[in-house]
Amino acid sequence: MKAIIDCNSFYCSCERLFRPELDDKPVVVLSNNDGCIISRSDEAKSLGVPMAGPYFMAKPVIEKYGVTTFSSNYNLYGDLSWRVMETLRILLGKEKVEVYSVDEAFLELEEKGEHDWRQLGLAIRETVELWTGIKVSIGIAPTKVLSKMANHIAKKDKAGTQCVVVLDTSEKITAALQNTPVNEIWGIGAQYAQKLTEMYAVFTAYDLSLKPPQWAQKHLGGVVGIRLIKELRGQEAKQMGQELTVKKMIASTRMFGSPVKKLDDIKEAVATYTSKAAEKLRRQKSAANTISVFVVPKEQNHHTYFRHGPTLSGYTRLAIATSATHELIKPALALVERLYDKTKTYKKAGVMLSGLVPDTSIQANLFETETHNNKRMLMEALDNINFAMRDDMVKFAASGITRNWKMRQELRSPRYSTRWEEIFEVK
DNA sequence: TCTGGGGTCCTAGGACCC
DNA sequence: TCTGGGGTCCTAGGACCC
Repeated sequence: MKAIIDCNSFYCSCERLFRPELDDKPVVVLSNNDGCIISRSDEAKSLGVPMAGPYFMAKPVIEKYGVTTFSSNYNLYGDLSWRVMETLRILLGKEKVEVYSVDEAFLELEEKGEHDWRQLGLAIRETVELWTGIKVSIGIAPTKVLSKMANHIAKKDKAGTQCVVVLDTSEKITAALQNTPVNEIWGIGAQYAQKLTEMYAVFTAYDLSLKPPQWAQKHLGGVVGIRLIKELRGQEAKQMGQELTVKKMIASTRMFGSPVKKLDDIKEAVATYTSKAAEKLRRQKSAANTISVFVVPKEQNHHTYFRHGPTLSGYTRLAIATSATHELIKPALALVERLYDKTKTYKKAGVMLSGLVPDTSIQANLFETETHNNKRMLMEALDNINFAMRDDMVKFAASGITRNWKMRQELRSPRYSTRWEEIFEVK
């Protein structure tokens, strides 16, 4: 059996942990730049605050009901996420836990002997809450897709299910499939949901589970759709993966705090994003052979629905894969020059590193030229300082010091658990 | 008159996820 | 006035080879 364990309103729960007076009160957490709402407590949901909606549109409701609002504090969430995952690894064994996202993990549950899956689920839920203070919901079923469905049902009726739902008989599975609309299936997004209901009269997960593989091959994204239908039928098609620690692509992208017009400001931003991306690259001991840069101009005429303006992008293939910041900044800035149009105003830019290969300069440095070795040592020193001090104590001049483009983050809570200066105080 | 076909590699782009 | 920031996988189709 498979289980998915999912933290309830994770970012809001993290904030509440240090502000217990907010339990039972409506809370929301905003995305970077205080742009969108990315986490809502149940109380905020029932006030009608929409998920992923822009903050400024929800503001009237938020102010009317006194919803407590936080900018995102990733230092805090990352640390608490680690504690939850570590708890699961201690309970079930390291190799049984597949971390799926910051607030979710799949578990492989032992099949041997008699099992009361519900009791097991409740026990895991209680231990995680006791050890970390974070409430979780658990879905247990024969496949990943069905366990996600079970989890979804648990979250919809927290009191009735005690946040644990088990689908372990074909009767329970069929009932769950019949009660799940296609748009709520894991793996069906807005595009497919619309196509399924409007063109093929497929309304529930049950309807979808009856479709033959040839149909899925044609209309549901090929093998992806075939696997999805198999999983709905209880046949495993998505194996427990190894942890994806080594990334195949690394990106660093941001909206600007306010629209930017000057080439120099964009170059500063892109240099900063490149440094960030290169740092992630070195952390996983990779080097990149391709760097791409994109900029997004501000949309001229704003219609009812929000759309990004056309993204302008370009890439450079490097002769030799590298992880050295200065070797990546140079081509990145050349790309900015190429993409820049002085008649436009920009609201976003980003850097992506791809074509990642193991960084051979690590093992091979016995044979490296001295200059190459120096480069390596420079990068290591820089990473160590920045890791110890945080927030880019040392950076390349190209990253600038004015930072006209920097994001807004006005409502961030203290980094209680990762900074001594901001540690929670009991008076 | 009649002009192959199969394999591989790469890239752009579309769909999805949280 | 103000709408996030990461990632993954897959497919189609072009380029190239023999």
